[in-house]
Amino acid sequence: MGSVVIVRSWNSRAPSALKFDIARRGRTLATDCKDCPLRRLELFRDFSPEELRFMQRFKTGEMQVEAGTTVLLEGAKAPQLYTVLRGMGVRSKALGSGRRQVLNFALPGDFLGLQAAMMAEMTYSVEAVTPMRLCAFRRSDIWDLYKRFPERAFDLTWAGALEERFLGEALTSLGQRPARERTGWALHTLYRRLQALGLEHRTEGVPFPFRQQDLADALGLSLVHTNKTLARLRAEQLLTWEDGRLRIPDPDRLAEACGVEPTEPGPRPLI
Amino acid sequence: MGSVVIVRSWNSRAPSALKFDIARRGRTLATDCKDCPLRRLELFRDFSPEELRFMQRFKTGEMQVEAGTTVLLEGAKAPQLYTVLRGMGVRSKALGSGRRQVLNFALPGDFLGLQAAMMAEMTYSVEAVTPMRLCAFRRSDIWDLYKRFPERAFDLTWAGALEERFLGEALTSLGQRPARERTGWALHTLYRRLQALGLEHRTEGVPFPFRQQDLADALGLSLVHTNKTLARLRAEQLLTWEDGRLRIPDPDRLAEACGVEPTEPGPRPLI
DNA sequence: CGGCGAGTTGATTTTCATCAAACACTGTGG
DNA sequence: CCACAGTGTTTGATGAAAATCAACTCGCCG
Repeated sequence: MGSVVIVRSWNSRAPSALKFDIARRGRTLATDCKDCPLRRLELFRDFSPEELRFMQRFKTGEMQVEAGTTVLLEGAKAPQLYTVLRGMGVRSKALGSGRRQVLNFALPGDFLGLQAAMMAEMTYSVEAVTPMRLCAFRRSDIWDLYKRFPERAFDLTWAGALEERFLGEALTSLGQRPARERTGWALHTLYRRLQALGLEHRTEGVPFPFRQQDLADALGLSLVHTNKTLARLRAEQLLTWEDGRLRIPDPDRLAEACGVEPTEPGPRPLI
Repeated sequence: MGSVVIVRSWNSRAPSALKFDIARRGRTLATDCKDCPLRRLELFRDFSPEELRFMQRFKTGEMQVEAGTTVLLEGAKAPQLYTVLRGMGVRSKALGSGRRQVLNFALPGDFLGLQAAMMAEMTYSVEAVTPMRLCAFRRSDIWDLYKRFPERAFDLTWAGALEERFLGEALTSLGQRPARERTGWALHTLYRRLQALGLEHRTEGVPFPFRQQDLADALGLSLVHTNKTLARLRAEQLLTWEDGRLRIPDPDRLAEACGVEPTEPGPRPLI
């Protein structure tokens, strides 16, 4: 390890990608685990020095991808697993009909590819929505990790359980809540996550680079209805979302108004 | 270990529970892991003799519960974890409004309580719908398992990944498919699972002890609409569901008619 | 300038929820 | 034996929520 690989986008989201890419191509030094900016966040559990050394060896490199890149593809066997260092993306499942379901948003600190590590293939795709920097691991090293570092194996299971918990909440929102509450729940939850990552600006809210279509696909609502629901929440002064930034002046009030039960993030392991 | 504990129902599903319970109370011999009927199924991966010995020690006993019993409670710290040996149940989340979302159905071979093992508490409940027999483990032994038996730790993570995958599919169904397809998807999936467990009778289909309300809560549909949708699928000769049995004469045709992508179960670990 | 992607808004149609009233079946007690 | 209450299923009538269709805006880029 020690170098960064740049991957070019294949889709239309970043039309001017090529030029930019070529300009930057080359091998840059990857960040050392001990300097990882994520580790400093309170959100994440502390590493022991020993764990740190192990992870450093486990890490095979870093990957920089542009907006629009498919990081992991549904149905494919991924040889690499990733932890998000910077940037955001969406995890989604495509249907034959051309529709898609956004299962979750991929934020810094998220581990990508647990399914690929366990079963043969991924059952959903991960696509970058902004440029992303990913910390890469070899899938085949996972077994070694289980044998030699049970603490880290435990953390992997934890990550899986956390995802299971989130999906359970999402399912409950889609199944039982009307559009307004559903939308409020999603934005509240994302806001809290971004806040915990230290991305909140005092007056400007948090960066929120998604399209309304992404949110609509996450909530199981049509684009038009999502738009009107957002307008309603805005009229209620609960939030604003413009120019790629989400502002929620009073998250507790939004939670209250949308019947979201509070669920503090608590320290979680970083992988 | 070696004895069975009988737990009494507290809710109204089994009005005559008390009498029955007292008659049966007492300590019966628990089944030995090596005689576990589930192990014989092709669905599950084989155990090595060593694994078998370990699991035998890990197991702390068996629990027999009646229909209506809450096996694990949302929000509570569960000191015990379980594998379902016999019987069925539902995993569900309750909302303040009195509504609930059924996240999944608990069938033989399912591991219950992964969340409790990892985080502090369960985020959903598990309730028995029929009498159930559960294989019990001590939560506090989990860490020992990670240190001493990485194979089994890996299997635990696998179980989490499988659940994640299922929830992703469920979310996609609720978010993107209309009532008819959603219903067809759910019944098709459950039929396949029950089939793999060897519960299919040649002409009588599979046992299906749930109420329409359970299915409605799983699909995010009203009871009435679920009923009408079932009537439609029945009129299309795709399935019948009566007297607690589900029959799907041609599962492939149902899958085709409801746009379900095929997903074979494949060997999975038993915990 | 024209074209494209993303957001916005109004009109119309469809799906699904709610309300209401039966029916079938079971166990219970008079 | 029959009335009854309770639970689960079924069906029809009505209304609300959300999808679809269509048009228009705005900013951006070639």
